[in-house]
Amino acid sequence: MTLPRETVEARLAAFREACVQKRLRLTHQRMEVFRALASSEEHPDVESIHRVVRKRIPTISPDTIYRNLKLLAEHGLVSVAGMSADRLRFDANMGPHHHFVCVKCGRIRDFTSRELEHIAFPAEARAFGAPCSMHLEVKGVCSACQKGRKP
Amino acid sequence: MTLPRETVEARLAAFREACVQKRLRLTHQRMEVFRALASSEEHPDVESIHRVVRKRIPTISPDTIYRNLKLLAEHGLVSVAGMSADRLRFDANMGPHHHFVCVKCGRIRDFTSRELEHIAFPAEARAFGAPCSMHLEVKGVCSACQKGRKP
DNA sequence: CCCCAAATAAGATAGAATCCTATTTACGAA
DNA sequence: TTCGTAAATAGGATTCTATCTTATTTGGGG
Repeated sequence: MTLPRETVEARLAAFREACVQKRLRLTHQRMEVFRALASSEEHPDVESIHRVVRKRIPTISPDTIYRNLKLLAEHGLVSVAGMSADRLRFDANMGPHHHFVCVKCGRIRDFTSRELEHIAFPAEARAFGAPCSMHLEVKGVCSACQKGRKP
Repeated sequence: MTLPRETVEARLAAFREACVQKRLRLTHQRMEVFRALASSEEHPDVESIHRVVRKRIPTISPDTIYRNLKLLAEHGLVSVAGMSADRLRFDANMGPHHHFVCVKCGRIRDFTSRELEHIAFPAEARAFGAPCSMHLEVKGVCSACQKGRKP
């Protein structure tokens, strides 16, 4: 909640415009959900957003938060942090490696890269604390999905 | 399930040894859970592992899968793919950026980096399909948690 | 071979995310 | 401005993932 007001206002203005362009109705609830998200730098979950928005719209339901965030994500107006968080996924490969995540079928493939092996922790990251590991996440469409195969 | 047999065997041998060292009992169920994970390159979820292990141990319960994977993750013998998958988290920052994730409190901070801006999609990633975006995930302990503050 | 803490099975439970349906609302068109 | 309609919402029901509870079983040291 410590974002510069101008940043938030800019995001809100862009959001209004994008909604009009994409024929998404500018409902009171939708605006407030986006405002709550755009005002935060904490990558909030639905419950946090609900708590904030409820101050302005006491009767808003969690389902409305979910529905709008999902819709906005589909339209590229917000994003979901991290990989598919629908369920836990595990990995027996404990060595350093990177991930290719298919945005269609959700498959995750490991890869290693000589070029990336020697990258140091960025100074911008060290500013937040003590980094201990680092990996790249490449999103895209896997070969199988490109060919139209079902997952 | 297309991993070289030698890779799987090596992982199983290392696993046995690690369990003995760490005084973790080598139960039938634990071995089969790890074998299923070590034989896969799909970053499987609990249901997939359960399906596989059930062929050998028909009465095994999902809880045993969860319990063992959690235990093994705590001992660094397996890892959880992606960020905390306990709930969905959203982001209004649609520009390219990277993440610093605190492994203690789970807070996610955005950052951008001049050095990383010009990195191309690694060839090893392009081998899997068509990449469309890329971001770095730095894990570590944030300043607040280092100072012992509660999340 | 015995013992007991650790591990398991199976059902109960908690909680996140989605679904269902009656009601309300945004907004284009008259 | 008013009207009509498809879209959106509220609230409860439902589904599904993950964890907890408890009685029973078991690995492995002594």
